[in-house]
Amino acid sequence: MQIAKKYLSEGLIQLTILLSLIGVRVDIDSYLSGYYTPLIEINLGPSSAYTQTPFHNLRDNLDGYSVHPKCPELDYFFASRRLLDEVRTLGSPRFPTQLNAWLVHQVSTTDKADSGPSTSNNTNTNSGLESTGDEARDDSEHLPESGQEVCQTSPVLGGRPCSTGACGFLKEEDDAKVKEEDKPAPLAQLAHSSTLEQESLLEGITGLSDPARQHPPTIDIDQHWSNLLSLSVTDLDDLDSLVTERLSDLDTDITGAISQDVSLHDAMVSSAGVFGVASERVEPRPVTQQQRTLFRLESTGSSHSDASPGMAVGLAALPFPSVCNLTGNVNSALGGCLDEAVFDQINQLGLEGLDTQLMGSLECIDPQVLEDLDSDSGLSLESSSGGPVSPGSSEMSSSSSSYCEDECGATGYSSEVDSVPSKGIMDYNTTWSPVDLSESVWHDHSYSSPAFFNQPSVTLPHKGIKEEPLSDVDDDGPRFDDRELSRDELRARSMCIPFSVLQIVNMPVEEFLEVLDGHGFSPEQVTLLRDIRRRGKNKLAAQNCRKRKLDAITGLQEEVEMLHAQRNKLLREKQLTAKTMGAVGQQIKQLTRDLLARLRDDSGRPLNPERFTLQCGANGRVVVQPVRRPAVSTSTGNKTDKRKKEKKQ
DNA sequence: TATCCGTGTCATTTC
DNA sequence: CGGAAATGACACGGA
Repeated sequence: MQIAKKYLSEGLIQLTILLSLIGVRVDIDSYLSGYYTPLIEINLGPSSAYTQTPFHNLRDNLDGYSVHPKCPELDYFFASRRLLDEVRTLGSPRFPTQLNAWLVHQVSTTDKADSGPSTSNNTNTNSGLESTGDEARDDSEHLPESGQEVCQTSPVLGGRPCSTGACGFLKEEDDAKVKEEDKPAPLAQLAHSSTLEQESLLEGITGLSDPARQHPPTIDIDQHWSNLLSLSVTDLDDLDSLVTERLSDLDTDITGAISQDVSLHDAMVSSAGVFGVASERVEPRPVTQQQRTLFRLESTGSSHSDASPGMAVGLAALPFPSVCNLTGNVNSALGGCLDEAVFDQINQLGLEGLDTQLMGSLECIDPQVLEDLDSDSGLSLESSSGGPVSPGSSEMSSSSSSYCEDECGATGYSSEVDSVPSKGIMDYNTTWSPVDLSESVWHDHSYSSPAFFNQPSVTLPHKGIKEEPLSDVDDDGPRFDDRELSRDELRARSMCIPFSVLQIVNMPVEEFLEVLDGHGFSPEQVTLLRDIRRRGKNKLAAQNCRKRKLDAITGLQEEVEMLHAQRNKLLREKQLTAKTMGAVGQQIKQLTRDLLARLRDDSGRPLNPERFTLQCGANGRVVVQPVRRPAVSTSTGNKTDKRKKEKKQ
């Protein structure tokens, strides 16, 4: 219904403009109010269907990943995005565009010097059109093809049928211009284009109002006027047929003129183009998100097809001493293809069957060291271990050594590093369960932190092996055993738990419960295992949560900037529309005055324009009616008041 | 020394 | 009902 009302309003406005050519007075305000009312309903109506649109679906579609539904910022974020989409679907105010399009044609035919701005708009408008074409390619629901788009835009703008030939012309020129330019214009430029367009159109209106400028068309119009003036008031009944005839003539002229007028093309296309670009600025974000999602999927997929896990599996199957022996050789042979962390994990895999060695090594730990480390905050240890999340820490860790290459994976910050730690996933997958861990545990691909993959397991028996090459390479940096061990790692070590934090956190629930039940852990150990698992998962959740929050803030900032630009553009268009309407109103008044001044009443006297007006009926009949002044009603009101007073007296 | 930022952890809620 | 996820709040360390 809203669309139908808009079309109806636009049609009426068109009729109004055409009638204004012959001096028919029309109440513009009523049309305007009738036109903008649906917009207000759409924008502000609390009962609007837009308001009730379930945009939770948009979370997944637009951002490429599922966002937690509880986040209030995201609610506002998506609400803002939805409002912006509504604004885009509304497009620019159609009436001034359509109106100006015709008037530009008038200017271009009369004074070519005035057509400068309109021709200068060609490039801008083309950019808008081009971008609209891109938009159409991106979202085929709204705009299937760039060529058809112009045809579809035309009725939206003014309901003018494409069969008049203007559409075909526009389409051809559209294609030519699309070939010329490939780059979409920025939003500001297009907004400027729209402004220029309307300014030029406004100039056209003023030019039409200007007697000096409208000289050539005045001759033509004067012929119509002379025909009209040949009528007397007694012949006013025949005015209807005459007006209809003149309207048909005018329509034909205008149609033919439009088919040859470039400015009209600009005017009609630019509004769509501007919004196409305005929406195009919004689109890259979802596209980027989608690409990111695809990249994540690829990364996840690569985790399954990566050769490293297979190698790790094979190595893990070896007896533990073999792995120890392999560590040095293979590490030197591969030259960093397999970093030390991998062997660390592999060594850890062998620990399960070698509890005696582990226990022996655990006894070698200096309790004082544990106390010191435990007294220290786990944060410093954790943060210095390259752990978690910030890109800065990632860069730091990644620049230190090959070991850190696995550690630099922040939670979703870099898709590049997302694919790297998949080795860790597969290692533990092969260790704990044939179940695919990427589905059972790391289902949150968007923000899964690889930090835990890279946390060193309890590999004290191989500490010497691990440190040996590193000490040769990097003597300045802190020792890895000091950097890597988190508080929970130390606790697990002190409690003789033969699992790394990474394993404890990432193993499936069933596996974890089996571990708790099947290894004869003491209640303290069980409690510690549960705490480690809980803290580890919560740490990941916190990282994801912060990442989401940052993304939401970034998105909202972009949305605010875009809405700000949109608001400024709409304000400019509103100003121009007001000026245009004022000029058109003056023009209509002037034409009506001229017409009435040249008409004669029964006694042969000219009609007083102050006392008569032209009224257009729904069937196109134009009649001269006396002006109903409010003063009359007030006078009658005064009379009734006087009568009342007299009655009272 | 104050402040900001990143991070880990806990408590709580929701699914 | 228990686990996982999400998130606010707090504390801590580093810049």
